[in-house]
Amino acid sequence: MKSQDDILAIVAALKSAYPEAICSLDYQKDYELLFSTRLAAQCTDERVNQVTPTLFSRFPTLEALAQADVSEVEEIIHSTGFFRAKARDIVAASQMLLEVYGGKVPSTMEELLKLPGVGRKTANLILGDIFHAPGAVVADTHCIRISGRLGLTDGTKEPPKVEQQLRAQLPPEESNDFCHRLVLHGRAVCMARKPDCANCTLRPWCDFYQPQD
DNA sequence: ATCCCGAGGG
DNA sequence: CCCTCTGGAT
Repeated sequence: MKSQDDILAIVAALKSAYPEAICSLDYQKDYELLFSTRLAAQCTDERVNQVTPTLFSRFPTLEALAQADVSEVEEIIHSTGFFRAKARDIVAASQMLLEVYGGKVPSTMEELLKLPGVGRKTANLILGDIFHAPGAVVADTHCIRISGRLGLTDGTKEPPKVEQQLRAQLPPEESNDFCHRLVLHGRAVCMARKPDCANCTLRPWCDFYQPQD
């Protein structure tokens, strides 16, 4: 594992390389981030952003989404993949948000996980970006891969373990932005197939760095 | 063939 | 732990 100094150095290097820790999903309302994140399962954010303007203008309110014809939602979101489950979840979650939570996105992990189609990744993103909860760790595919390569985790790919191990090391007020920056770094430099180690600002602390790449 | 800011079920 | 759900890009 890393020393606390290494952790802080990695946090600082990422902050310097990616000054704004932004979510690349486009959204206006809280529930739009929730559903955009559901759509982002095994799909690029870029493609999600191509369908959500159509989805959220065709069904501009939570009430409209709750009453939407699932097959029409399926058509709109088809290109994001897993479209049957995603469409079913979006309509069902809209109904639950209205009926159980008064139309407001809940602010606790426990309640978020009760919503259909909301798992730990989506819940943590909401907690971090909407409610600014300290200690939120979004263990998505980029976070899991890069944390493993760096040696911040023991190599597990199980999201709850990655969450736990990162949360134990990161300053709580930094964890959410840190995860956003890992995503940006995962796209630009530390790609899954062919990581660009030569141009990586994190290589002084990375267990994975191999000069021949 | 592998990957993309996953979730749910066995 | 495993598997399935699905389309698009590389």
